[in-house]
Amino acid sequence: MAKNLTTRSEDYSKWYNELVIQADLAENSGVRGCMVIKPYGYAIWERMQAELDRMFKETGHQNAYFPLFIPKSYFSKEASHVDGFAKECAVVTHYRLKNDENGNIIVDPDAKLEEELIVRPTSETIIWDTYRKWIQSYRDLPLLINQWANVVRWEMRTRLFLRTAEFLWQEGHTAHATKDEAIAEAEQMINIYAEFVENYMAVPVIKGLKTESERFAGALETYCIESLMQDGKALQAGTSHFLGQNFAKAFDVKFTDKDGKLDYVWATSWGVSTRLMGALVMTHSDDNGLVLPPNLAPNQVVIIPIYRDQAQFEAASEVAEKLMKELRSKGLRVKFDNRDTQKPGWKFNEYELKGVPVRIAIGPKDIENGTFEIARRDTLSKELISATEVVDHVVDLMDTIQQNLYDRALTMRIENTTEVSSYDEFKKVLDSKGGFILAHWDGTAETEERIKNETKATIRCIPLEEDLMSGSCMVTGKPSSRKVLFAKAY
RNA sequence: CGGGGUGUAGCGUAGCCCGGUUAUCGCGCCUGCUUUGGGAGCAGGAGGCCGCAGGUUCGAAUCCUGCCACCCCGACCA
Repeated sequence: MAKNLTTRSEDYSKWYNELVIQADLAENSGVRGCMVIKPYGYAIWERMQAELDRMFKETGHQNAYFPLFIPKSYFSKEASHVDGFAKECAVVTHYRLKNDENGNIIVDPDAKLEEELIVRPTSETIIWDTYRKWIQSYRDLPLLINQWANVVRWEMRTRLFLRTAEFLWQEGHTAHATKDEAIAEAEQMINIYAEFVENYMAVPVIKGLKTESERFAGALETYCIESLMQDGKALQAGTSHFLGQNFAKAFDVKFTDKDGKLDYVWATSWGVSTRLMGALVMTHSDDNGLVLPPNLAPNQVVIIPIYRDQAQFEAASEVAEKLMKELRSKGLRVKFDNRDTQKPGWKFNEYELKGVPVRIAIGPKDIENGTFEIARRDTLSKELISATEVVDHVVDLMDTIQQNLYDRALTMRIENTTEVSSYDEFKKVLDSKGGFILAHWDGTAETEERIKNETKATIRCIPLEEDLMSGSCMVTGKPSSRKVLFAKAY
């Protein structure tokens, strides 16, 4: 238990790892940089999938699946993409094992592939190679497809949830007849991500554009949502890319428009990953464990019976079953933990660790008095509620807790966002307080690089909703039209 | 790939410098009784190729060599 570590301590990474393990979300698998997502962690991921998938389908997208292996040659078709992605990849070179003279299993040297296969780090290339066959006419557009999949990036340094060698994600890949329509799609998807992260995860985000150097390899524009963790470091929660005609040209995807003219299609891609789990942990958790927002929690309510003997157990169970039924009829996800193998105090701690928003205890006293003990995970407060009001009260609590978590995180972000006017001030804030820093920047990659090298802070984004206010770059003094958002990032 | 560190029971660890009875302690696990409104108490029990392979020695968890794995700090990144 991480009780002696604070959420702002320098030992945050230890706190985070311990918390993840204690809360039973995931663990290191022993396979380099890969994680095992445990059942409780996966249940949260499934909640994320369910809500995102619904939002994608409501905006006209369909799911499909493309191969895990991508021929190496596909990568060389899009020049800037190869620079960004052809480096840190797992490569399949052989297709057979055999026994050597000592009985050891070895790779059969005779089974060498003529062309190596890359384990997808992202699927743009194989998907666009497929789209060429699917698109001939404007009538085939727009093509709005999403894939739920795993991808592999051979990262040098890995970190549970935030940067694993293999991770789960969804990647949307769309094709459009016009540039404007593709840009609108990219913007729509970043808005959907923001809506999901804010309304379901209760994590406030800042929408913005990436600078050219931080942009996705092959994209003309990258939209992103950035969030601030409790330790003052930023985390990129999702990205949506306007890819222009780069991939269409690389993979020769042309269509005939209404006027009979041949043109390349316009593309977008967008994705969020199991990294969102990390954002969830690092935004809301406290030293008692995970704190889950009701809209996302696999179990929103847990009911715990308290009893001395079989008769009391049966009495508590009867009341609990009835309450569970009523709460479920209101659409809540409720669990009745009637295990006899753990004591109530043990269960209280267990569900606190797992972040269940509301806990209801039912014991002999409650049955006698017609009350329930209702405990909130976000505030750790407890109150007695009468049986006649309990259902409405718990239903209301869902919204109350959801809102409270969001407000708390937003307040934290506002308090840890600083506007600075000089580079000295910038460095001072970065060292003492951390968090987001808004400052003027001259728009050049050189200055951006210099700031990164000198302070380790990067431009997280050029905020979309920031007021335009001209000034001069804090480093070079050259003119700047707006402030941009800096932070040290995960 | 550079720099640092660690491998001892399911988990966390002591012992290693300075070699010597049956490898320490805590959590967890199993059995029994008492307990149950905030991680219970007592008693008993099971569980170890001390990362792997060589070497030195009468004797190695401990010393030497090589290898492997993992963690942390850099470069890379959702």
